[in-house]
Amino acid sequence: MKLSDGVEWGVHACVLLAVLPADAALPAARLAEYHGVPSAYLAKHLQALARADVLETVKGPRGGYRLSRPATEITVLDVVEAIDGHEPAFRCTEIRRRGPSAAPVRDYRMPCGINRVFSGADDAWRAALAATTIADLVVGVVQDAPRAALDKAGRWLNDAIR
Amino acid sequence: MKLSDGVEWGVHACVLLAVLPADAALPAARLAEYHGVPSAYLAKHLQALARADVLETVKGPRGGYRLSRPATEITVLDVVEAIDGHEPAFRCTEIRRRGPSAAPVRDYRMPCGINRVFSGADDAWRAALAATTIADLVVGVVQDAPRAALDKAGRWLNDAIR
DNA sequence: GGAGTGATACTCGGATATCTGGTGTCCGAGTTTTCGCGG
DNA sequence: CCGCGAAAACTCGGACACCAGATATCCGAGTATCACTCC
Repeated sequence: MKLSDGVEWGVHACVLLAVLPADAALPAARLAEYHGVPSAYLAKHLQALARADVLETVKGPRGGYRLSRPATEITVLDVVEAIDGHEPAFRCTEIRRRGPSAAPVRDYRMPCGINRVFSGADDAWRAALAATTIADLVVGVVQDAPRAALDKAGRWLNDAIR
Repeated sequence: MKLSDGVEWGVHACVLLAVLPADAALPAARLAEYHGVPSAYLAKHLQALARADVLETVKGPRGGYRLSRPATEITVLDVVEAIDGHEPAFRCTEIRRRGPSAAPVRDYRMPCGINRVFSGADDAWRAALAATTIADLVVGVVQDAPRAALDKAGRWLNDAIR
């Protein structure tokens, strides 16, 4: 089980977009350049984020992507589900109903116990991701990142949205 | 992000093996027949479980697989990690250290904040899976499964380990 | 009848093909800007 | 100098190849069983 690399990129992109001045936007090419990732492929994931109403797009020159909501109202889970989909990691195939000891389908009232365990784990995973917002991550980055990196990032941003 | 189908099969197989009489074993072919899954492919996952010391193997006629420990001491997480590996779903590629605003590596003391969030979610997921043992699942199956299915399963088992 | 021995049948184990989904890329549709021109 | 308009440049958006890992399978290695033979 592995999470798509695009998820990591998407979260980082949202964090960067969160510190943009209001009404500014950043093109996919700039976001890719900033993070050192393939531009075209990052664009694919940004489109997914736009479809999920996490980002909104501005077309034409001076256009690009920006957050569609305040960073305090976008959770990490929102980003993950936008890119990775809403499917749970575990998909019960109801194999208990197969094989030589199966009973008629209508006799299985409760969901499979194994399914319940995995669903619970999935809920815990999602709850943990939903507890953190993009705004929280911004605070963390500002606290943890080296001063020099923050300065460089600020200058780069000013130049990018010029 | 999707969990391998083999994980589901492995858990079901362990549940069935948990109700075997002591010192009996069940071949991979029988386990596959019981669950209605491809025999050779299930065998692959059973081998992984054996390598992880969840199952032990008995070679030769009347041989097969059986639990290597009491079912109360095998958690669902043990089975999942044996088949799916110990890698966390999210692997931080440290993209914060790349791009035009990067700083020297030694300046990044703390793990990336994004990484911390996903690690926490992963821990919650694992904790939820570790909270349930195979023995617990057996109890659940006995409670939930239709009476007819349990009877059929009992007869089938007696015939299989004959 | 009992023990030894060889053959046998059955099991796991790892090495080997196939295929779906993630990875990576490209060019077309649409819009804002901007430059030029006329008033 | 100001307003209008057309061209242009820049952006997103979805459609198209490629590749790794999961899926599925097979045959060889090893061992307990069993039958047979000999004592």
